[in-house]
Amino acid sequence: MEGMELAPKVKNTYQAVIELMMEGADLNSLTVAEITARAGIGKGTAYEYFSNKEEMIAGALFYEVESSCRDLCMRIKQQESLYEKVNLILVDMEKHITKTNCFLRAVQILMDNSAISSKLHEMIREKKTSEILIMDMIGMIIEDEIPDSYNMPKEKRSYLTMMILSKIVCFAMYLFSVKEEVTSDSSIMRELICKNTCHEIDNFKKEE
Amino acid sequence: MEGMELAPKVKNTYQAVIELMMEGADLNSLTVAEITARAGIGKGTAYEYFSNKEEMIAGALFYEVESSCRDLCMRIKQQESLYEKVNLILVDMEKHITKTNCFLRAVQILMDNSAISSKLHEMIREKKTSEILIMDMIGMIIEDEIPDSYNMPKEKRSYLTMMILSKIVCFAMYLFSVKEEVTSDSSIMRELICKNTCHEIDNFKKEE
Amino acid sequence: MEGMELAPKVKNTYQAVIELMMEGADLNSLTVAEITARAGIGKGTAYEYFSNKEEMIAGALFYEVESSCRDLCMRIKQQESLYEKVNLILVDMEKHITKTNCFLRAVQILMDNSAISSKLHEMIREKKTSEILIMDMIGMIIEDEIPDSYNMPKEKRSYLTMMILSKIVCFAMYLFSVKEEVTSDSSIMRELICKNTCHEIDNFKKEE
Amino acid sequence: MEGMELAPKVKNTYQAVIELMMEGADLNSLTVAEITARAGIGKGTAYEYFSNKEEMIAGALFYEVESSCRDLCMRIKQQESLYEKVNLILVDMEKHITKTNCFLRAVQILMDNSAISSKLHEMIREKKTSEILIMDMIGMIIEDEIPDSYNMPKEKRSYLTMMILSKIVCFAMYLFSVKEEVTSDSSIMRELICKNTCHEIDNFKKEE
DNA sequence: TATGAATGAGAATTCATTCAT
DNA sequence: AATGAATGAATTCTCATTCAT
Repeated sequence: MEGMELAPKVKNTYQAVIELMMEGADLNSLTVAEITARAGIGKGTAYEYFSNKEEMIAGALFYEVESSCRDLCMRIKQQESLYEKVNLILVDMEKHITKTNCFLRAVQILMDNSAISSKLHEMIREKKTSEILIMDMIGMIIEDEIPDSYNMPKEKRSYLTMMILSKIVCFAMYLFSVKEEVTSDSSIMRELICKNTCHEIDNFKKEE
Repeated sequence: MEGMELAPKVKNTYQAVIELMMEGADLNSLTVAEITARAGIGKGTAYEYFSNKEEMIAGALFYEVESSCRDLCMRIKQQESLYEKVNLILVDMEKHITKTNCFLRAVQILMDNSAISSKLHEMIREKKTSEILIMDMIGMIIEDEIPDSYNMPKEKRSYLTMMILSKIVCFAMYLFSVKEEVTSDSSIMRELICKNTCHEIDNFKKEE
Repeated sequence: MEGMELAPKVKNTYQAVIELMMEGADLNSLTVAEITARAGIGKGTAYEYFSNKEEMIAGALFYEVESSCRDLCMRIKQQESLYEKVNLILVDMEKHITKTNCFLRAVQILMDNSAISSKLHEMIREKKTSEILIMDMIGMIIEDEIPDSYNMPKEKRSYLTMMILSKIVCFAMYLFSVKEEVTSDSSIMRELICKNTCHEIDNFKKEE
Repeated sequence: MEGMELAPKVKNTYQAVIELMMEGADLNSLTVAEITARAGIGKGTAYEYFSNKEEMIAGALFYEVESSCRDLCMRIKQQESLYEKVNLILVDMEKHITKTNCFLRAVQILMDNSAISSKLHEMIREKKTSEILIMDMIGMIIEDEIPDSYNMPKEKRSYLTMMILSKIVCFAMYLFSVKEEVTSDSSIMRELICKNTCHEIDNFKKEE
């Protein structure tokens, strides 16, 4: 059952990983000792629930991204326009900087060749979720704008997806790069991105 | 001096790192023993030229990206249109998948919190190069299209830079994701990205 | 009381140890988790009956060897000749390869310095049984052949005992070494050993 | 080359294992920390010469037994009678209680199912030495007494080998069992065993 | 200058034992 | 009485770095 709750120790472990990550820890150098100390459980206990360190970290990342995405998807479905949808994603990222970071880290990890990466790929494969649900979410948005998008040539669909993804990554990178500057007003950037996404989709439709 | 040649042992070390990375090694788990063995030098010798492992890896990444960028910049200056410029970047990425990987890895490393990351950030700061020159290159392209762009509001400049960067990242991610599919024809994707970049810049100019 | 039955959980535990040993497990690396899982009882339950792991393993070994020996002793008493007695022991070892193994393992454990060894020695001391009853059995056989053997010089008695024990060990080692060869016919070996034991005892008597 | 010297750190490690064993340590519970501390080398250093703990312990055992056997074999060849040969073996065992223990432990380890056992078996297989040379030595002794013994039926040869081995094991066990008693005079036992071995060989020859 | 043998701090993982239920 | 989740001490092994040659 989807709604099945995580065992409390598992939840604590995931939380610990996310917290440590938010405090600036490098996921690749996280130690089991650190994680379990933060989770408030014994080192041995973690091994009752996970079979190795990679499973703890990849699991935390997967769980966090998956549940944020699930939640975000619901809310996107209630938005009318493309602009509002994209805006919702960006606002959400900004509000939950934690999640933003998680998302960025997950993308990052998916592209390096670490042991955590293998584990995460494996989880995605097993759960038959397309890469961390994000792609599903984008696919859904595209379908709303361009009905019948599933019959487009593969390359074109691919382009649209990548285009929207790149906007999101772009905003995430922006947030990441201005993290320390208190003065910056991200609303201008957000607006530019949303408007621009709509333009691109329009252009695309016109050309077809 | 810019043209100063690298000491041969340093060059070997950098090359070794790049080769190992290309063969699929995770940069975070590379060992000094592996690097020096591949470089054909003694473990102790490496410490005559570098003060720690991070310096070897970050140095290799920095050097590789910097020299590819320098080369690419020259060639971009000779292109007339924005379309051609963007296309040149993408073609280059595809041709030198090595460099693409280096670029992706560098971006990636810049965003995690590993020791290598700190070193790389430090190098960028010291050399006063904006993030691995890529940003400089993009800045140059923008200036060509929108003269006087240096006087635009910070947020707008930022947007344009991010927008172009996101296109490049987008293509890199695309290449990465189709790496194994032999059949895929990337020229369609490349064309779409180039055309689209031009559109966006046009729209931006119109709105001003 | 001798006839007192073992508590069922104790019996299960002993059986589990013996089974695992027969399946090729190294007694020194057996874990409590393995033993209790096989015994079908909870890990905590085992500690209601034993005070530590060594007690479980040494106990199993002791119990198994003791009960086989007790049984064997009865049957030896009914044999007339020395030849038949020795033959009975060897035939029994071969029939119950399990017990042979137990016997060999017990001898083995008695001679290493592991924690299990200490425990087993302690048990033997406490129960005032000479080394796992085997020695008692051999002493009995000698007494039958050489009445008054208890008054012989210690060294001579010791020699006779060791001589017979060494024949048994010799056969056990033989069985162990041909374990995998299907073709081997052990009856020749058995016959040789029995005949030879009789010879030796005869010689000994003549010399006195 | 047979005479090739062991690297000094390897020698120290072997010596450390043997010393610890002689001081009563259980080979299965020896730790790398203990071994290297005793050997006077760093923990990491051991791993430059051995690939795991088992290799250290099995190697020590193998080396010790092999070199004692080699030495003993030379001296046996110079003895005239069977009695003297067997006596030499027993005297040697008693004089070098270390070696006796090594021999017993090696036989013991060969019969349990520990990781050390596997390693030792593997070493024996690789070096193509029959089980630690002991069997070769016994074979040699038999051949001297019963020329043409190599053409005897397998079972009979097997019997003779086992018979002599069991005498040796018998004496080893005797020494082990009286270890603590100061008063005991082992010469009687030794004499009995030697005489008896000669008798058995004689009987065997007569029966043929 | 170049080397690689030596090192020990530190990491992951295991498992006997306890104790609250 | 029976349990098994929780634990942390202890173990093996790795690897960046040093330093004598």
